Amino acid sequence: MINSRVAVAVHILVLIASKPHDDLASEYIASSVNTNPVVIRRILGMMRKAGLIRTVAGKAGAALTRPASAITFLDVFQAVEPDNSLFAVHENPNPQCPVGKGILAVLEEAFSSAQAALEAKLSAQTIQDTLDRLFPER
Amino acid sequence: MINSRVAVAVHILVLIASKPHDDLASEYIASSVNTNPVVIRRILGMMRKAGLIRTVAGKAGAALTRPASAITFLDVFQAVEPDNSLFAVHENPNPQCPVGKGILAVLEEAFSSAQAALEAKLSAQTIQDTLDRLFPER
DNA sequence: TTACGTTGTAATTATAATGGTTACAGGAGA
DNA sequence: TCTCCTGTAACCATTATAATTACAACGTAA
Repeated sequence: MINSRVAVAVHILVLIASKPHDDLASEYIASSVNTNPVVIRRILGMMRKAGLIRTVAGKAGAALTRPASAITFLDVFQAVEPDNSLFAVHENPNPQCPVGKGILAVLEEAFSSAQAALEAKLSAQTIQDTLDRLFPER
Repeated sequence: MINSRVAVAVHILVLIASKPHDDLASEYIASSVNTNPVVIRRILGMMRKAGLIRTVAGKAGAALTRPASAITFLDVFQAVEPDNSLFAVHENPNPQCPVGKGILAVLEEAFSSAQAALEAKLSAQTIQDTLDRLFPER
């Protein structure tokens, strides 16, 4: 199972996008997510490095670097998930065995096409979509 | 990252389907995969419980319960991956917060549509396809 | 029947990822 | 200055994974 950082990161971005004021401290975000402020700051750091948000050290508040409609779940996924392969494969299958010799290449091709399908769906979901579903009345 | 059991399980099924020997012992499979025989027997057990293969205690060899063209990567994935949710979500977001209150429902919907896309691709790949790519000359 | 090889499975260990926590240096702003 | 905040290192507990040892139960050949 993929870790909950993706879910938490989306939660954070939705909070940032839905708050007009700039006083969104990690402590407040943590109380909404129900975790520790350091966990939040860690994920904020990953998203900052990925260029999704801007923060100022010492100053509460984070801002999106682009419209919520231009931040996709795939952007978030890649920001908080360092692995670029979704499926692990076993190391060093036996090259003396005809199956062992070629299996990894075939597996990697199959897995990457499946991963591409997942990523296509993730890139079709934006933070703005999430906001709209959360608050349809607005 | 998803564990390597899926990759190993496909490797095993391809070995069975390609029948290099009549009596495919876990020891032999392990030498092709490059791991321990118990790891192989554990995965064989999961696939047996999922109805993909048949084995006899005490007797070397495993057999597919249906044609290799009727066993998909999704069947394998579900056999060796007990979680039915691909993405984890954080537990107990704050219901007092408007975002915390509704975020999980929205996230789960988004994640499950992405997972469905992945599974659709996985179900379009069979063990026979893998065999054909591995040995195109046959 | 016995002997031997094999499966099925429990138990143990090592390693790594994850998430929670404490601690603290340093920035921002009143 | 004083206070709140961020960024980050360090540490811990929990869990998943994979490797490994051990052994009871089973199948087959003799």
